[in-house]
Amino acid sequence: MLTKKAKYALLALIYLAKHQNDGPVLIAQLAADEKIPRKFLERILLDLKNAGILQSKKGKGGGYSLQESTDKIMVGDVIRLMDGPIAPVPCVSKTAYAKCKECGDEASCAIRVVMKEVRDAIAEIVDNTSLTDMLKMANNGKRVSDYAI
Amino acid sequence: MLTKKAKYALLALIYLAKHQNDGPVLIAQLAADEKIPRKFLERILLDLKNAGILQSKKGKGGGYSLQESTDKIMVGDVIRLMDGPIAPVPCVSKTAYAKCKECGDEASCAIRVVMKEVRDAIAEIVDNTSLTDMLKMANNGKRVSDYAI
DNA sequence: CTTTTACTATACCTGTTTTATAGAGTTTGT
DNA sequence: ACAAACTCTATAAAACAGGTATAGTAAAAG
Repeated sequence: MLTKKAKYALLALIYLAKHQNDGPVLIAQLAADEKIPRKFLERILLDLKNAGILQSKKGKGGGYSLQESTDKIMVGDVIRLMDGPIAPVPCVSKTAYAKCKECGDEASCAIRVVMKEVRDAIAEIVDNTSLTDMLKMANNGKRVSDYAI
Repeated sequence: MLTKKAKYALLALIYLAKHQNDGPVLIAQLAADEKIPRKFLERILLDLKNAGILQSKKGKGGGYSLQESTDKIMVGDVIRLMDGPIAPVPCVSKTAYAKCKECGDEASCAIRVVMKEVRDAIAEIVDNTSLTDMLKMANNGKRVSDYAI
């Protein structure tokens, strides 16, 4: 399940992408327009900044703006940053592997095989969808150009 | 993330499938062999029984056994029963749809488009993988016969 | 027909994570 | 100096995961 944190992060990124030409965006403005609790949003934006996705400017006339180009910002990276690994079980995670104690032998664990397929299917989508893609979807209501499988 | 409840349920089902010819299996035996906390397992087996997946027999010589054939028992059904809907956001769930308040207009919500793809990708796998398939995987360490896409 | 075996049902508990909020601190522009 | 605006730490309510306790029901053995 996608947490609200990740959802807010994606909403914020879409918002910032749409306002790229307006200079830095205020946290207060973003919070009000997207109806995100302000203090919670501060935390999220800070995390995105520390990950190098956003940049900020302090003081009067400050605010947040994108640091990377919209086609470099991947949905998968944002979700991992906010919610942690995508894999449904740790033993199939590529970015945060950990052995599952429940399944004795990994090689013969059927759950692991199925969950690996699930992980790969999710990653295939979220790691090939950029903020650029999402902007197009917001206009069309559907995916425009498919990614290559 | 798959909870331990769902994981235990799948382990129990695989165990029961392997012991189909041995008559009813005791909760105690299953708990010991699969290293699942007994009281927790009782709850899980009861849920599976109430869903029509298992059957039970009380008294001496009693225990649990499969009610449905192994190719009718789908991984997706077990996960939904234990963990709830598969969809990462409620507004793309087929079995438990609910509107997301965060995204104003569903038609132009890019998050929704991506998460729908994710939901469908997950469902495609778990709703086409049966207990029979998992038993084969436990022998081979990988999927044997692919499902049709 | 009583005892033992074994599943059934409900309620409770405890630690962690999620979803925030409060408030002091720091930087910057004018 | 002053105010705008981001930064950082601490705190907390609510939900959830994972597990425990207790009492009850049904069936078979003897």
